[in-house]
This record gives sequence, structure tokens and C-alpha cells, in this order.
Amino acid sequence: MAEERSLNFLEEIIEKHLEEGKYQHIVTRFPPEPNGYLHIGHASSICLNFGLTKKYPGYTNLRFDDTNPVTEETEYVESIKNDVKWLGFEWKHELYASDYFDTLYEYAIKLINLGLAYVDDSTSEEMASLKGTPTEPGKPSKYRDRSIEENLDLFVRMKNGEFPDGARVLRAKIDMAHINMLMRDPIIYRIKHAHHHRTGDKWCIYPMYDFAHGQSDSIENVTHSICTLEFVPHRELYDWLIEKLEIYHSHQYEFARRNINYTVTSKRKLLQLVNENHVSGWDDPRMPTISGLRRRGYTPDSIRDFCERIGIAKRENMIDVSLLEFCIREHLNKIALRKMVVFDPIKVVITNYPEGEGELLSTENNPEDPSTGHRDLQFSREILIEKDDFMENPPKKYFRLSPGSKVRLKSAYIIQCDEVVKNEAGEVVELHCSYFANSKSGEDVSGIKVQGTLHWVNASSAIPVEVREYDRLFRVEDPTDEAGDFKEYLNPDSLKVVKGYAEPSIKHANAADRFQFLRKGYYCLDTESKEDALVFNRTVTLKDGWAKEQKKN
RNA sequence: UGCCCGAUAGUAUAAUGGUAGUACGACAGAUUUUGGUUCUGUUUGUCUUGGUUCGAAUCCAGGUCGGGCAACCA
Repeated sequence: MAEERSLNFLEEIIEKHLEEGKYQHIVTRFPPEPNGYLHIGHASSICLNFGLTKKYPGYTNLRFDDTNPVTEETEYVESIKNDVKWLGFEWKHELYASDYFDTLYEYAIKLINLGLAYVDDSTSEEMASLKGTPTEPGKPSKYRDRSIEENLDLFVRMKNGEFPDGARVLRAKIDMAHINMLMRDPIIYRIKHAHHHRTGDKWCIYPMYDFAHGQSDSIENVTHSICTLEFVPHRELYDWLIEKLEIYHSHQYEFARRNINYTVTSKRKLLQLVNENHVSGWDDPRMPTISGLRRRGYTPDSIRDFCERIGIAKRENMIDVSLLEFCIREHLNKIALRKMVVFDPIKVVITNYPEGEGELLSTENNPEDPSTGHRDLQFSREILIEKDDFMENPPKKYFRLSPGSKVRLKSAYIIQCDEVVKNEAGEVVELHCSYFANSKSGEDVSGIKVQGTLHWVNASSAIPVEVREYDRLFRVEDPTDEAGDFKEYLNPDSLKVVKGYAEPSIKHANAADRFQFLRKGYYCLDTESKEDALVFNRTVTLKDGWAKEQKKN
């Protein structure tokens, strides 16, 4: 029984349209510019656009808004396609605004013939000064009243490559005194002698966003063109162009982009982090990019769940990253295979366990999913436990090992700490313990009650692994809201590389596997991992109730 | 100074003139061979001032606050 979820404002609009018969089915599109990698904010838009046509009759296209050849690359196209697929969505058509360059050019000619566009020879400085300000009207350019014939001639020559970059532009002729700055004769075509990733050198004039996006929507019969709030003022121009061109009227709807604290979601800023080597690349596991999250170990399910939970609205927002972490923990708790890995080890010698002997102990692969079965762990006289799991002078409510105390070793025996061995510097280097042979997991008849259970590995068979522990990329909630450059607020401790000692079964790890290192967190193999030098990424820690308890004091 | 968008617990999001809910977080407790998971409980909210109405988070008016608008970017 599916839970009733209330409709977001877009679903309400669509249901109304469907009920009224305005549309039989809907068409949406996800329209990235291939000038960077997709991030978690885009995931929200992807889930929205594709989710809508999963819920209602219709389909969603993937359309690349590739109208600015100087910033766009095929590498980005490929990464975007890969990310959308990975998130679990299928587009109906793979489309490019550049597919419409011929049509768009014809539309421009039409506008000129209608007396609604003109070629302007002004420099960008001149145009800016004539544009006015939000409170003062602009003034007309001296080229504004050129004849249709002259405009046609100049525009064709622009297309033919007769003029250098920036020499002339084509502008829509609307109203230089318009209250909406975007309606003050916006530039619709500019000259760029640049190689385009798809059309090559065919064109040296390229349409601006406003002259490409709405028309592309129209050509594709998009019914609901969903974008973010910063495009609200563009809607007037969007509608104006469609109406003057007398083409299919698609409609634009805006929602607030999703912001997440302790990170940035702006392709421009993410590009800077990559270019200036603050991170190792677009897929650095600390990046909020889809590829970064993927490498970090996030699952598509968890990201979709997150997007659903944060919802869609029109107000400014700053989503707490703890919700993202909740979503991935919830999913990983169900699917991750449990492993025991000791990070900062201290040796434990079980003095009453026979020397040179050992045994295999069975443990569950995932207590949340019995179908994953059990595996064997090797146990012997010498094991490794976490240094943190021993304290010589423990505080109250410390459930772990301390002189004289008893703990259970997970899936093994209860041990008692008898002796603390120190070096000359007074540091604890080894613990001597005794075990209770009748306390074996599953057949415990010792009657001993312990409060703590520790993870451990067999000293002689543990294998070393590298583990990369990630923390938030920035030290402040909103780096873009702080004084100075946002990069000053990078968290210097966002990456820590540590060594761990893992149970031998870890050798069979596959790239797709998700692990829970018991009592530590969730991990996955990094792309740089090698068979003889395993590297793990920490996706997210487990919730740590003890750390919380300690913070209180 | 103009125009546009918005304002509900710490965060996000519902309630569409009729009991202000849900999730995350926080806090407390129960269970637990992971201080995990699970379960239970608690806490905190309608920006403000008026108006309409039997009744307003919702409708109206004024104000306040936040965001956006002057790229040959998208």
C-alpha cells in the first residue's frame, strides 16, 4: 500500500492540466549545459523532471543546451549521460540545442523580417551604458532603426564570417525602457569563431540562451519546462519570443534550487576547486557531484530518496547535509556486508588460549538481511583490537576494555583484561587477557554479562588496507555567504588517509560492493584500489552514540 | 529609488477558509553479541500590524525581512 504523499506545486499544476484536458500527456526535459559535471542539485532537477513523467503519462528528454562552444566539451556530455543513467533514469530522446541551429537561424531571420530584431554594432561597453539600470530606463542604440534589408544583409554576413568576434550582435527589438531589464532589447545572437563540439566549424554565430532554450522547448513540444528561480524574469522573454515567432507554446515553471550546507553547488565554483587542485578532480569523493558521490559510495537509491524527501518548493532553502547522510545510512544498513577492520590497532594476547592453535568462528554477513548468510573468521591467541577500545583509567559508562574489565569479542569469546604491557615511554603496547572458553558466541553458557562488544581481527591473518576518511569540504555552512573568497573556508581536514587491518575475506571485494566496517562506518572500494593494495573510501560514519556521550563532558 | 519572487519548529516540507502535521536533527528511555539498527516518548513553528469571516497559515491591505534583476554565460 503506497503511502499518500501530498502533491508539490508542480504536480498540482500538472494534475489540473491533465484533468482540464489541456494535455493528454506531458513532456519535460532535463537541459544541462555540457560545461561541467552534474551535482546533487542537478539530481534534484533530474528526479523532478523524470519523476513527473514516471508519475504522469508522458516522457522526458535529455537536451544539452550547447549554445556556447567555448566552455562546452564532449567529456561533459558523456559524464552527464552516465550520471543520469546511473541515477536510474531513461530519457526518451537525446537532443542538443545545436541540432536546431538551422531552425534557430531561420527564426532569427523571421524576427528581422517582422521588424523585431536588429543588428547592433555597439561595443559591449556601449550597450551596457545604454541599458540603463533597474531603476532607470535604457536608451536606444543608434543602430536600432536600421532597415529590415540592412539588418538581413548584416546578419547574413555575420553568419558568413565576415566580422570578427564581438563586432556585431543581433538584438531583439522590444523596449529599451521596459521595467524588466531582460526585455531591453536582449542580445539573441553573437559572433564566436569557435569550434563547437558537435557542429564543428559550421557556425561562427551562436544563439544566446534566451533565443535557444524556449525555442528548443517549443520544437520538442515540451509542455512543462521546469527551471530554477533565477529564470523567473526570463519567462517574459520566453513567452514573447514564442508568441512573435508563432510557434508551439511551451510554458516555463520555476522552482527554488536546492542548497546543501557545508558545500557549494555551482558548476563555476566546482570547476575552480578542480582547476586549482583543491580536490583531485570532478569525481573527488568530497565533491557534491554525482560522480563524486558515486565514487564515495553513495547509491542511486539513496540520492533519489534524498531528492524525494527534500521536496520541491519556491522558497530559498539550505538543506542540512545530515538528511543526505541519513538517506545513505538507511540504504547501506540494509545492503552493506559487514566486515571487521581495525584501524589503530593494539595487540591482545589471550594468555590462556593454546599457542599455535586456532579455530574458525561463524559470523553473519548482514544481520539485517539473513539471506546474505554467514562467513568464517579465524580466531587465535593473538588478535588486534582498536586502541580506542581500551582505556587504562576509563570514565563512567565506558563499556569497553580496561584493566580487570570484561568485554565480548564480536562473534567470539568474552575476554578479561589481566595485564597492561607498556614500553619505556609508558605507552600501552600490548594487553594480556584471558578468555572464557564457555562463552563462545551462540553457545555461551558462562552466564557472564558484558556491556561492550568489540570488533577485532586475527593478528597473523589480517591484511593491511588503505582507508580514506572524508569530512565536509567546507568549515562553514554557506561558504558563498562569507566574506572573501569561498575557498578560504575549505576544511583542511576534509581528507585523512589511514591504515587499517582487515579480516582476510575483504580480499574478495568488488567495486560494486558496499561494506559496513563494524562499529565504524560504511565503505566501498575506491577506483584507485589495486588487488594487492586495497583502497577504501569511507562513505559515511555510523552514528556514534559514545562520541556524543563524551561531548557532553 | 523601480520591478519580480518568497516567508510555517534548528532544517526541509504539508495543511488549498474548519484539530498546524510529517521527515531529518536534538533530547530522554526500551531493546541489542555493532554505543549501529529497531521501537517508544519529549521538545520547538505560522515574519508583523490591521481587515474580511462564526472561524485565517490560507483571503485582502500596509509594513518588515530574505533572495533576484543592469554577462556577447546558462
